[in-house]
Parts: sequence; C-alpha cells; structure tokens
Amino acid sequence: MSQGRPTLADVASAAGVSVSTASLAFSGAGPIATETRAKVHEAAQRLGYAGPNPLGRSLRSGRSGIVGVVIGDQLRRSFRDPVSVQVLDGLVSTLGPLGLGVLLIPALDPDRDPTESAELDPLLASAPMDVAVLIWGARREDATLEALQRRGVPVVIGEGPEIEGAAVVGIADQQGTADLARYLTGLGHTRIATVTLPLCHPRQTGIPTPDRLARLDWAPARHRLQGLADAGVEPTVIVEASASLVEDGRAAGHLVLDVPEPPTAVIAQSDLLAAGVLLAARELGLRVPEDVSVAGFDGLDLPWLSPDVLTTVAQPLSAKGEAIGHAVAQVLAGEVPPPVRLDVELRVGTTTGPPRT
Amino acid sequence: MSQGRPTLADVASAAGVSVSTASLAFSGAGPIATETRAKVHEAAQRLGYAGPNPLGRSLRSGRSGIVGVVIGDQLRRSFRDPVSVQVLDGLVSTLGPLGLGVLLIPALDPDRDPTESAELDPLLASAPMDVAVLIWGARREDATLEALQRRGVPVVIGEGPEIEGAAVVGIADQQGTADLARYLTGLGHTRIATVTLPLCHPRQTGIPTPDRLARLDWAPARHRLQGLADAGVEPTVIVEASASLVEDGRAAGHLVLDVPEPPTAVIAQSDLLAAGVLLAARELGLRVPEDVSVAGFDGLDLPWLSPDVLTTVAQPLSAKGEAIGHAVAQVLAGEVPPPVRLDVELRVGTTTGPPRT
DNA sequence: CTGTTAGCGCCTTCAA
DNA sequence: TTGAAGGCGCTAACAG
Repeated sequence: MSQGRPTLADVASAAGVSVSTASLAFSGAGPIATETRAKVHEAAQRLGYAGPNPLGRSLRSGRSGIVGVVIGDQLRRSFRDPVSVQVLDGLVSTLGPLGLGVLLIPALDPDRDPTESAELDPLLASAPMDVAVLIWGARREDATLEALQRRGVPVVIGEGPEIEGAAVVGIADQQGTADLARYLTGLGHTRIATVTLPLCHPRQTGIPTPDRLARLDWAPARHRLQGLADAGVEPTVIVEASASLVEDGRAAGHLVLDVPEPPTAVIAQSDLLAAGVLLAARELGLRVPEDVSVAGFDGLDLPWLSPDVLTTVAQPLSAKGEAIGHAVAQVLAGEVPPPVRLDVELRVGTTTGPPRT
Repeated sequence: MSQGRPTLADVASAAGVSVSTASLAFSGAGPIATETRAKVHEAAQRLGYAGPNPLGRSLRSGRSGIVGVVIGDQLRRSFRDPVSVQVLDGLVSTLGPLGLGVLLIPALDPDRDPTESAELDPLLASAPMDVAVLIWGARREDATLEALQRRGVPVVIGEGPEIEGAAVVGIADQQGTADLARYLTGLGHTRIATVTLPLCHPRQTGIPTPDRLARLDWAPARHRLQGLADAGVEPTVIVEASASLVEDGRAAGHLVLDVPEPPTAVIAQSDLLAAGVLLAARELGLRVPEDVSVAGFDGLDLPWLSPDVLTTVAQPLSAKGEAIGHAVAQVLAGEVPPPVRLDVELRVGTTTGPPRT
C-alpha cells in the first residue's frame, strides 16, 4: 500500500510475484530467473524500495549485525588516548568488511561505585548486539560483564583477565615490562619508581593504600606491576594515575620526582603517562636521562616530545584491534576463539641511560 | 522450551500467565497487579530471561534505538582530531539518556572518487538506524546522503549545507572568520595567506587549481573562505590540506612561508593546521608573531604549543554535539528541527601581532 | 524456477 | 486487571 515505506510485499505485488520470490531477487540466495529479478528490481525502483528492512531481517535471522563496544572510560577521555583510538580503528577495519557495525557503549562513570548496576549504560541491557567487546578488560566483579552474560551476549575481552566463557585478546605486557625493568637495572638503576594505570574502581590519583593495592583488579596495571616483580624490581614508590593522559602523568611525575631523594628512573605504564613524567622532570629542572630516566609503554609516536624519544615497550595496537575483530568473527561462527597473546617489543629511545652515581 | 534463550512466551507459561500479561510486567505500560508482576519476574529470574529481545521489540515498534553516525574520514584520522572527538562526545552524552546508541559508520575513503557508490560502507545500506548524522556535512552530490535518503532514513547534517529534508546544525564560521580577518587587517596586515580544510573530493594537498576552487564543495572550507572575502581579504595564496592534522599544517606552512616574499599572516581553517603552520615557522627560523602572525579556528586547548597561545576562533564543540543530539531527538519525535547556527568567538592569543614594516 | 506456509519475539488492540 | 489474536517485515522450508 502507499502508506509508509514500501515493504517487500508491496514490491512483490507490484511486480506480480510472490513475496518469497521478491526476497530471492534481493538476497540472491537461491535460483531465480534473470527476467524475474529484473521485474522485481524495476518494481522496487518504481516504489522507492531501497532493500529489505534490516529490522525484519534481524528478527528473522536472530542477528543484528551489531557489535557493542564498551570503551573503558568516558568517550572524551578514551578518545584522547591514541591507544584506544588505534585499537578501535583496527577493530572497525576488521569488522566492516564482515558487514558488522560498531555500537559505542560508554563505560560506567569511572568515578562511581561499580557495584551499583544502576549506573550501567542502558544500552548494555537493551541495545541489539550479537557480540560485545570490552576493549579495556573486565574486573572480577564486573556489573558490565554480568549484564551482558545475563542477556546471553557473547563477550570478547581485551587485555584480560581470562574469564569463564569469554574470549580474550591480550598482549605480553608482563614480560615486556620485565624486559624493560631488566634493561634499567642492567644500566645500574636501583631506585626505580613506577606510575601505574588505574588499579581498580573507583578511580583515584596518588599513592595507593595497601588495601587498594590488594584490590588491584585491572589487568593492564596488574600485569605490568607483576612484570616489575618478575625482574626483581621493588619500586621505591608507586603512584596511580586515574587515566592514561599526559596531565595525569605530569601530576604523578611531580609527586614522584619533587622529593628529597628522587628515584633515578621512572617506569610509567603508558606512554602518555611517561610523557607527563618527562614534562614534570623538565619543569623541575631535571635532565633526562642524566638526572632521571623515564620509560613508558605502548610505542606511540610522540613527535611533540622532540628532541626526546621515549624509551618504551611497543605493543601492536592496530593488530590488537584486528585480533579482537577476528575473535568476534569466530564467536559469530560458533567457534570458541583461543586466547590470543600478542608480542611486545622493548624499544630504547633517548630518555633512558645510566644513573648518575 | 529449554532450547535457545527463553522468550517472553516461555516466561509467561512458566509464570502461568499470558504473554501479553508478561509483556506488561516488563514494559510497565499498563495496569498490572503487583503480585502478578512479581510472579512474572520470579519466573524470568528462574529461566534466566534478561528482558525483552530488542530484535522483536524493534520490529514491532519500527524503531531500533540506533543512530548511525557517519564520521568524516577514516576513524584513525577522525579520532586524531580533537574537534571530531569533542563533537562526538557531546552527541553521545545527549543520546545516551534518550536510550539511543551510536553506530559508527566510516565515511568513504577520502582518496577515492566519491561518485562510485560501490565505495560506500555497506552499513549505510543495511544497518538498522532510526536517524543518521553526517557530522562533517554533506556534499552537493553525496552518495552517502543519497543512500540514506533512498532508505528513508532521516538525516541530521553537521556544518551544512542546508539540504532539502535534512536538519542542519552549523556554526557561524563565516562570520567568525570575517571577524578574525578584520582583526588582522586592523593590525595592518595586507599580505595574508590561508590554509584550508579539504575543499572537495577526492582530497588533495597543495595549492588548488582554479577548477578545484570552483568545485569547492565542502561547507566548512567554503564558509571560512567566504568569511575572508566578507572582510575584504584576498589571500595572497591558498593552500589546501587533505586533513585537519598537525603534519598537514606543517607541510602547508612550509609551502606558504618558505618563499621569497612570505605573507605577514597566515589564517588556517583549523587549530591543528595552525599549529602545524606554527611549527613550520619555528623550523624556518621565523619569529611569531614578529615575522609572521598565525591564527587558527576551533578554540582547542593546545598546551604543547607552549609558550605560544594560538589566536583562534573558538567554536562550542560539545554544544554542537549536543545540538545535533537534540535535533535527532526532535526528528524522532516527528518534529522538523529548525536550522541551528551556534555562535563562535574570536579569541586573541600570543601568535598574532602587527606586521613588521 | 516460483508460490505457499510458517514463524522469528514482541506489543497492542480488543474483549472478557 | 488479564487473555486471545494479529501482525510488524522478512526468510527458510517445502511443494509444485
């Protein structure tokens, strides 16, 4: 009929064929006479029918073609972090050709109590999605994860932890950090401080209490701290940042360096944090690496730090996004993706050197 | 039945009520006895039913709760531009409370011929969405826009142009640029160059041919060039950048400044481009603003340019995202949103001053 | 090769 | 306040 958008039935009757035939003309999933198909397409053209309504198709197939992606923070903050952006880019590039779209789902407010599931984004409970991706991992008691599992939405987790019934794509950050730590101790450093990514919810900035360290619940921070321990490094001080941003690193840097007996090296758990520490060092009149060595993690290209080039542990960011995309595809194909652990690589720049004795 | 996920019918029969009653128990859209509702919820709990399947609900209501957002470039590039990110953030914050989710749709490859609709992202044709947003405007002959309109998806356009049957949210960039130009001529500048955003498809870097200028098809670039004309400024040279990124600005800056008789002022159509021009000036040993004044557009916070503070025309980025979100809401409510034009503000920094005579 | 039939899961009249 | 019935638009069997 002429009210509302035309449906396949309208097209079929206009073309003088049955609905299922018209369906075939569009899906191509079956034998159909070229002439019939032309007739149908012609009718469609005439009626302004632009193809099957995805809503009907979705209900029928049980698939929406949508992948929900939970980013680890407010958009504003996540997108300021090139790490998130590159992973997302790799993910979208992989999903696109598969006909899958990415639905952005803001994580719960990082400053709020995570147990209150009332704070969850309603999209988690009600948006159509075939698979969900938690780009920045899950926590032990994760209301987000629970909400998804309750709905029966399969989950792919970036960064870990390994959780019953969810695929994981991670990196060898523990080993990478250990390599970095050994490199620094090899240079002669003994007083090494570290600036960490957020440890657990709700987020906090500053020197974590023992209690907070015990609740350490976020995979990247845990792995990288563990890497230090593996290398036999006991940090002289641990400072937690509430986000992986330059200004947090800068604040942490002041906290770490502006003391009577500062460390001779600072390992930050991300490059943006390290960049902030570097800026803090410059502001305090400390020379890098003569007075203090600074190292990061991620392998970002940060030309604005010029002339310094950060010593870092490079992780394959786009590749991680792609690996997550592959895992999503496997889940949709009914397979159980094996855990993936991507390699990282120590990359020495100009910001580390032997300590002054 | 126990195969597959439980449906509302399963829950209803487990609770000993009819499907429609069970539906009421969840939607709350009708009178229902507290006791009955409890019974239904209890049955749902027991069966692991997490609420109505969005696919069924969508088909029934004709709404998916999804807003397709076409970003102006590859994700990787768009997300490196804080302008896009802030607009997107404002949009998501507005849409979230309305129960609407954002589906990312990569634009067509900016380096390819736009008339080939084969290059369009398949999501445009097949993803469920109630409204689409073209964050970075539409072109005259826009395959993306056409694909959406053919499907009957209402469109909200950021930045213009005003197009039949699509809502527009723009800014007063023409007037803002004119203000900026008048400020510079007021300082005594007569030789003013400009670095533009992309003018049309396919993207190119460098000095545009007259033909290309004639095909000028992208609203932000057009408005801002027009603003110069309004102020009576005829640029000594126009250089087009292929994206709003620092390195493009830097390349353009060399092109503009590394000549026998360089301009005394450069107006870039974005802050990132202006930042690049500034870096180029520094590299060429030119002092800013003594040797050359540099101005941008957007009003970004760029602390890494320190000690310089860019003279710029500030636009309300989050507010633009929010305004787009409101327009989306209006469209969904069946209203026709009036065109919106947000104000901008000239903000003088340290990078502009009188020309040396 | 084409038509008939039967739902996918839900919500909303309408009637009881 | 609850139940019965129909249909949103589509596709997959199955017949013919």
